Order: sequence, then structure tokens, then C-alpha cells
Amino acid sequence: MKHTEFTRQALLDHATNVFAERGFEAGSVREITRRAEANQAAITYHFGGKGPLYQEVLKLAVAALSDASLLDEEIVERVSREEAVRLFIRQQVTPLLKHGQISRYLKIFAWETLAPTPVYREFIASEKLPVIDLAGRIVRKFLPADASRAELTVATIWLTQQVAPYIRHFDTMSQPPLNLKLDRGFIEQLAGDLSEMTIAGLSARASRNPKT
Amino acid sequence: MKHTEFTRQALLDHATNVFAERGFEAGSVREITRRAEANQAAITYHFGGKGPLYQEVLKLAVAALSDASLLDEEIVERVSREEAVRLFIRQQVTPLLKHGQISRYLKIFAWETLAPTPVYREFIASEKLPVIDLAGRIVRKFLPADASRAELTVATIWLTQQVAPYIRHFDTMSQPPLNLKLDRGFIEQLAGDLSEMTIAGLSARASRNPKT
DNA sequence: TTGAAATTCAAACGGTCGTTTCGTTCTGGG
DNA sequence: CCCAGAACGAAACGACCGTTTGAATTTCAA
Repeated sequence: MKHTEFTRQALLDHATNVFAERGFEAGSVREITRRAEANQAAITYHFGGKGPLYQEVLKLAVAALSDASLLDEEIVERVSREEAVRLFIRQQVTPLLKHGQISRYLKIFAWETLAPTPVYREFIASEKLPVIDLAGRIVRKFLPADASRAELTVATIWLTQQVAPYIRHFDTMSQPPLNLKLDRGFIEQLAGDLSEMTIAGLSARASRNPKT
Repeated sequence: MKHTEFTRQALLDHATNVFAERGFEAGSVREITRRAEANQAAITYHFGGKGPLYQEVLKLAVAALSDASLLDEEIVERVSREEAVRLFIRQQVTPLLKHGQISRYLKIFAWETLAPTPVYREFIASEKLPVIDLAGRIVRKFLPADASRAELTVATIWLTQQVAPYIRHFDTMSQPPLNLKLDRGFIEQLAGDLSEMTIAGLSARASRNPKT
């Protein structure tokens, strides 16, 4: 009962890496089992197939992101709207510090926004992602009460997508021609700059509401 | 000299669709030739292979995006910085109007930001994308003169990635549970809201520069 | 009309994919 | 110790991939 759990964990771990790097379709079972030093049939044996394995990875992903959450519905209602945005941004930026831990999950979700797999569609159909709901609550504290549903949607998507580009470009920023040092100082500055710009952007929607 | 050019164009057209929908790796030549009602060997014959075909699509992509450009280096230096942002945002939003024309190219670039293909790496190595350069120029008009390179990079990426999420989510926004009508009015509002939030965000970086 | 080049076509090749098969090895309760 | 069941491993299966082959067909100048 010991070594079997070890291989299962190794498969899950390396599957997370492979799916984050190449996506679900391009991530091959052979690559995962090779990195995990397991047999090709191991995935089918332990999980029932490539799809169920991916589903398990997604499950762990939302669980890990929920655990790392700095804010929930209650906190959002308690703190100022500016502080809510800062927490929301920081919650997504901090995974960059533990590079290779949670950022892998965010990369997987980035793949899913571009080409949702049937596994993912079925997954979000069952458990709704709390991050969308949280973003919606924060946005509502900025926009006027008579804001249309389209306005709320635009602003909510805007808030949720503030950090994602830096997740995607994180590896390329350390390479030429940028050559940035992605240390803790940079992460802190990124969180600060992003929070400032995001708060300013949302505040601009709060003050005026120009009908075009 | 007539029908051969027709098949060549059909291959290019449907290849653009397939690559936009599924990316380079997952997009298969069989799917492309099937939609173009051509033989499987047609791609190798007319373009020399899947890679060269993709390279040709990328070439047309940057050409089309450059032609649709509302601003260049000269205009950026002439108009106000706020107007520059509005033009920059509108330039990327308007492709959503011609749904299926230029937005396909933007989707292809979205794939490339997530998993750059060797073809793409080699491509941007030869011709530098003007959009990055333009964004950098605009950002510099907002940030203080002593801004660090990291600050400039963060702000530049921020500006370039304002519209992309809506390109990616464009199809899903019209479906449940959002059910938004993505007509010209929505596009106009999107451009207006985005411009307002982006200007406010960048202006916030201009006024103060809090060292963390 | 003729014939060489250009283009299309069906078929096959070698490769990788996810999965299955089945024999072997390991494990732990009786 | 024994042996049923769990776990692993090598090999193969069918499907799809991009590409190649070589013949059939079309094109078009001579």
C-alpha cells in the first residue's frame, strides 16, 4: 500500500507539469509516464485513462487555489473595495513566488480558456469556480447600481484577467530581450503596480458612466 | 493558372480557421484539406508542408493587422497620450466586428503566447511585431522618466493584454449563462469601457510612483 | 493536335497517440 | 509457507498524424 501510492502521486505530479506545459491534447501519456518513471499502462490502471487523470488534476487545481485564497465572500463585504482588489490581485500573483507549485494550475486554466476540453466543460458545469463570483462581487462595489449586465460582464472579465498575462509570460520575461530578474522584489512590484492600475481602472468606471 | 490559385487560397483560408480553433499542433492537415475540399497532398505540394503553410498564415496575419492599424509611431507622438490609448484599444477591438476575418489572426497569436511554436519563434525573430513597440511608446508617455525597466515591462504587457481576454471569451460570452448580444453596440461599449479603465490605470502610474 | 509541364488524386509509409492484452512480480492475510 | 489479488511491465492494437509516392488528369504553349 506504500509504493502504489507513490507512483500514483508521481503520475499526478508530472501530469500537472505536462498538462501545464503542453495542454491536455498535446500532453501525452507516454511523456507523463516517462517522467514519472512508470509504465505506459500505469495511467489507465490507476486512473482509468488520460481523461480521468486530467479530471483529477483539475480537481486538485481548484482545491489548491481555494486553499490559497486570501479572501472569500465575507471578507469582500467587510474590507474596502480598494483593499478587496489588492487582495484579489495578490491572491493571483503570489503563486508566481512558489514557481512550479500553484502556477502550474493557473497555466492549465489558461489552456482551458483558449480551448476548453470536454473534461473541463463538464467539470465547471458541476462546481462553479468561486473566482468569477468573487470578481463579480468586487466589481459591483465599483460600478453604479444601474450598470447594465454587459457593463458588469466587461468589468468582471477585466478584473479576472489582470494577472493572467504575466502568468503566461512569466518564463519569457526572464529571457532575452527582456532579461528581467523575477525575484521577490519584482513580484512585489508587479502586485503593487497591478493593484494600482486595476483600482484606478475600476474607480474610473465608478465616477462617471458615459453613455456612448 | 486559375484553379490552382483557387485551391491555394482555399487552403490558406481554411488553414487560418483550423489553426485559430485548435492551434498549430492540434490543427491537422487532413482537417484543413477536408474543409478546403482538396487532396491531402495539396498542402505539401503548394506550400511544402504544414510548417511552411503556418508560416504563410502568420505572414498574412501580421500584414492584415498592420493594414488595419489606426496608429503608427508618428501618430503616437502627435496625439495626446489618452487618445493614443483609445486608438490602441480600438485597433484591437474592431476586429471583433468583422467576426471571422481578423479575429482569427488574433486567436492564432493567443495560441502562440501560450505555447510558442518554433515557426513563430523564428518568425518574430525576423520581423519584430510593431504592436509591442507601439505599446512601449504609449506607456512611456504615462510613466515617469525614472521608471525602471521592470516597471515599463509590466505596464507595456498590461496595455497589450487589455483586449486579448475578450477575444478569447468572445464566443463564450454569447452563450449561457451570460447570453450577451454581441452587436455593434456592445463592441462600442467594450471599447469605451476598456479605454476608460486603461487610461485610468496608466494615469495612476503617472501621478505617483510608490516605492514598495 | 501534340506533348511536356503543372496539378490532382488514391494509396501507402513511418511515426506517435491512448488503450488493451497478458504474462510477471510483488504484497499481505490465512 | 501459500496463494489470491494487487501492481507492474513489455508488447501489440487500432487510430490518427504529416509526408511521400507514382500514376492519372488537367493545363497550355508550340
